[in-house]
Order: sequence, then structure tokens, then C-alpha cells
Amino acid sequence: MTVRLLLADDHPVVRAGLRAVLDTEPDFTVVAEAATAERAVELAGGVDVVLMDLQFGAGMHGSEATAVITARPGAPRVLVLTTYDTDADILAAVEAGASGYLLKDAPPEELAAAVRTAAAGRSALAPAVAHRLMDRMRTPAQALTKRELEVLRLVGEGLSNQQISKRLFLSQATVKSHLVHVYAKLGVDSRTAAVAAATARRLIRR
Amino acid sequence: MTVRLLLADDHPVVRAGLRAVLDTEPDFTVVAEAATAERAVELAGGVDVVLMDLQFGAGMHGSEATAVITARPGAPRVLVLTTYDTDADILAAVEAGASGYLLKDAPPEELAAAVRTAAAGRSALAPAVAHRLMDRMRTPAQALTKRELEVLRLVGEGLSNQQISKRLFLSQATVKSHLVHVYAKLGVDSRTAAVAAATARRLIRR
DNA sequence: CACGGCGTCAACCTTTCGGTTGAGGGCGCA
DNA sequence: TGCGCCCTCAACCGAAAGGTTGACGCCGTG
Repeated sequence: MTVRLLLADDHPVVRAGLRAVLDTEPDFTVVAEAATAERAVELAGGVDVVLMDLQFGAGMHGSEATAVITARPGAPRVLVLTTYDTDADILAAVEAGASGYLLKDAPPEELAAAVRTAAAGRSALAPAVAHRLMDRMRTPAQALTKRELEVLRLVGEGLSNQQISKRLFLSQATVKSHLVHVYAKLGVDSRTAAVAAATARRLIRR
Repeated sequence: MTVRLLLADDHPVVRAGLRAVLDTEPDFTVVAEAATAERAVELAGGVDVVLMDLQFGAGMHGSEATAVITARPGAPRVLVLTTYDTDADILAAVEAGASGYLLKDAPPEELAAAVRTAAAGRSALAPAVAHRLMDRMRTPAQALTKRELEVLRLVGEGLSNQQISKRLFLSQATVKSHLVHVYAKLGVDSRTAAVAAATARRLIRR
């Protein structure tokens, strides 16, 4: 039985590389490529496994596309294949229904093995990734409230508490209050560290 | 006349992709691959063009390898091929003697054209990259020094002056001194604003 | 309805940061 | 041999941010 593959990555070179590595396997067939996450959603029907990058230059994020694809009945398995292994990315991908999470520096054999594992309906997490996920479960990520996120975003834009308070029609005391909660939830103790942590976890965008 | 190529990238998939895209060109031959910058330096003899990534998981940076390779007599041309186009990366690559700077999301035709341009001894800068470089030349006033950039990067990672001073073996006074200069050059007045401005201008990456 | 989470704010204190002045050594370039 | 730039550091001060306690109203849920 042949495994039909869809390659979703915005880099032509990476797509060519995946094709070169996977299409030579006798039981794999690359049936389509997508340069955007939107296109991947369109093409996901009729394949068995989707190899999905997370970062696309613009537009939909890979984890969003994964959620859309896996939500459908008779959906293909989605194997996330990305460059980074930040907690937030992994979490988002797994929550979106990804069957696996691989890093792009994985050797070809590992890649092929993961595709077979995913095609068989089992979970294929790279060891390093699985470990990270375990860590995460132990300390559940505190979700920031809308207001906290709003304040944090302005901090990320470089505004002072004074400026934020004016922008949001608040007192400085309130801004500080929100930030204290943000620091606690992110496990940091300064505004710059909060921005760094939130950026790494993709809570805020830049 | 055949152009002999060396592919230097730590991702097997990317190397396979480059090989797939370039080795099919009748006048190109991929004669070697390197998974590390150190290996690229070893293998650079005997090829005409090196396709060089900048980020290698560990060890030598691509721009260092580029500098070493281009410094030798009869050196091959080095074409930098990376994911990001931050000012600092581009500058470093060009200063290291790179003949071109391409982004990995470039279409295959552009890639092949750039290799031919480099092989012919001409400069091959992606339009977006060239534009950035021009910007840089036009306003050299706000150029941050290496040290200032180094400090700013750590600020962006959320470190305090205290932590930065320890990390770089400096006194806090020196860290503050660098930051004061950074603020002046970026036209801001706080560390968070400096990070925001530097990110917007692609002086630092996240 | 009582409870908890959220959003708002005040007062107070400590620590860090921002900004200034001044200064010395190293290095390249005119 | 100067000059200027870069990097380094000290001392000092005011301003901003960090941290704590306590408080009040709103709202949704058990």
C-alpha cells in the first residue's frame, strides 16, 4: 500500500529536498506540494500524510492549517516538520492534532520512519521534542488574560508604563498590576524578559 | 565548462533540495556536501562555488567559514544562502567576502542564475538584500558597533544589565554606557523601546 | 448567593534603569 | 604623532520599574 504525501513548505528548496528524500522510497508517493498553509488546507484531501512546516512567510500559520485539516472527517495525518522546537510551537502543533513533530535537521531515515509511523496512525515525536512536552505538562502554561496580553503587547512595542496607562486609559498602578501578574505567569521578573518569553512562546507577534 | 559546487548546510533535507534543484542543471555538478562550517572549509578546495548557510547548529558560523575560504588564494566564490535577511547577517557575509546573498525561499531559477553569476565572478545579491544594503550605506549614522549590538541582543533576550555584565565579563557601568549609545543611535529612551526599534529595523532577530 | 477570577486603583518601599560627567587605554589612520 | 573612535569603568542622581498589601466593583458559575 502506497503512502500519498503532501509537502507544505514555503521554501522551494526544502520541498525539493523532501521530495528527493521521500519520493525515492518505494512505498511513498508525493502527490502534491503547497507553498502556503492555505494551499495545504485545499490540497489535504486525498493524501495520507501531510508534511507541514509551521512558519510560512505570510498568511496562515502551519498550526492553524493543521487544526483545520485534522478537524475534518477522514483527515490525513499531519507531520509537523520545522526548524525550531520552542515549547509554544510544539504545544500548538500537538493541540492542533499533529501526529508528529520533527526538526528539519533530522536525517532522512528518521524522516521516512516518522512518515511510516504517522501513516500507521501512531504518534511520531522526536525524543527531544517528547521530552519538552513532558516538561510542559508538568508545569501547565498559565494563560494570560486579554487585558494582560494587551498590556504586554504595548510593552513589546517599547512603551513605558506611563505611556501604556495613557493609551489604555488606565492608572499606572493598574498597568503595573497587570504586569506583575504577567511576570508571575511567565516566570520572569522584568518587562524585557516578559517580552522575550512571550515572543518565544508566540504569545505576541512581531 | 562545468561549475563544481559544494553545498554547506546542516539540514540534510536542504542539501538534498539544493542538489535536486542544481544538479539537474546541465552545467552544474555538486561535488561535495558539508554538514558543518568546519567541514565546508576543508572541502572548499577544488570547487568553483560554495553554497553556504549561515546558521549551523553548533561550532563555526557560516560567515566565519566564508571569511576563511575567501581569504585563500584561488578561492572559490561563496554564495550565502540563508533564511533570514537581518542587516547584521548580510553585512557580516559581505564583509567576509561572500559573492552573493540569497534567501532560502528563492525560486529555483533565481538560485541557478545566482550560481552562474557567482561562477562568472560577479556579485549576486537578491534584490531585497541589495536594497537593504543600500539603505545601510545611505544612513551609516545609526550603525551600531559590534559590542553595542552584542549587548542589545542580550537585552532582547530579557537579561538585566547585571546579567549582561556577567555574561560579557564587563562592569554594569560599561553595559549602561553601551546602552546609552544604543538609545541615542536608535532614537529611543528605554531598553524595551530599543529592542522594539532594533527588531523593526532588523538589526536583531527573534 | 457566595465564591473566585478579572479589572481597576492607592500607597509605600526597594531595586533597577536612564543619564551625566569624567577618565583612561587601545587601535587605526591621517 | 596626533586625532578620533571604540571599549572600558566609576560615581552620582533622579526617574522608572518592580514588589507588596489592601481594597472595591463586576461578572459568571457552582
